[in-house]
Amino acid sequence: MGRRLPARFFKAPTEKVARDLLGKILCVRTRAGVSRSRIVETEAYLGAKDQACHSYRNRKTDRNKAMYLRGGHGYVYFVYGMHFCFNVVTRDAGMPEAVLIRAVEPLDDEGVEPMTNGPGKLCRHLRIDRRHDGLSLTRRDSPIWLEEPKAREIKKETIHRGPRVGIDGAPEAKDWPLRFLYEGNRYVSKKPRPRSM
DNA sequence: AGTGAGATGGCCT
DNA sequence: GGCCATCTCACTA
Repeated sequence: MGRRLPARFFKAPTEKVARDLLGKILCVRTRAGVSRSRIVETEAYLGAKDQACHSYRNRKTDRNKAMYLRGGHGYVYFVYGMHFCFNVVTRDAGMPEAVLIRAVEPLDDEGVEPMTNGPGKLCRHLRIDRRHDGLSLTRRDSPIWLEEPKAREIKKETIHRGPRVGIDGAPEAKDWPLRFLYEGNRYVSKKPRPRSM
């Protein structure tokens, strides 16, 4: 097993956590065993001041209350009637900021067509759903946690930073460069699907 | 390549 | 009632 990320990691400023999560290993335990995948795309959501964030102006509802937990918890919500999105809560309790995990590269399944290149698709593939909302990611017995990569899982890739996806309804925040990804990585979201031959 | 709509349901004012 | 931190397919050209 790699070394688990400690609670301290998630308390840092959210933009830093979003960038530093690139290359870290997302681990999910199911009946079948533990699946490990490498994070290749994230977005930061900055709480009260961020119009695109569910906790804009400190809004707190039953849906988003997990965002108010201490950094190192999971926040999972349901969108568009059919998809779940997985986020990592950051900062201290009462500061409702989080990082959306948008894409991962499976380490168990190498060479398989990308099925984890988008926030909804990766939740479906990894079987993440509302049962995981509010879960601690740092407790020993948690079914989801994060690890440092092992030596052979470390790759040198270029980080691209740009505006977030799908938030046109938030004009004042839509251009904030809070999306981080590995440039050219084949598991990053929103790539054109394979051309016919 | 770019645009648009449908699926589908819970959340929020 | 309208809006969504999505995804896929059909259509234009």
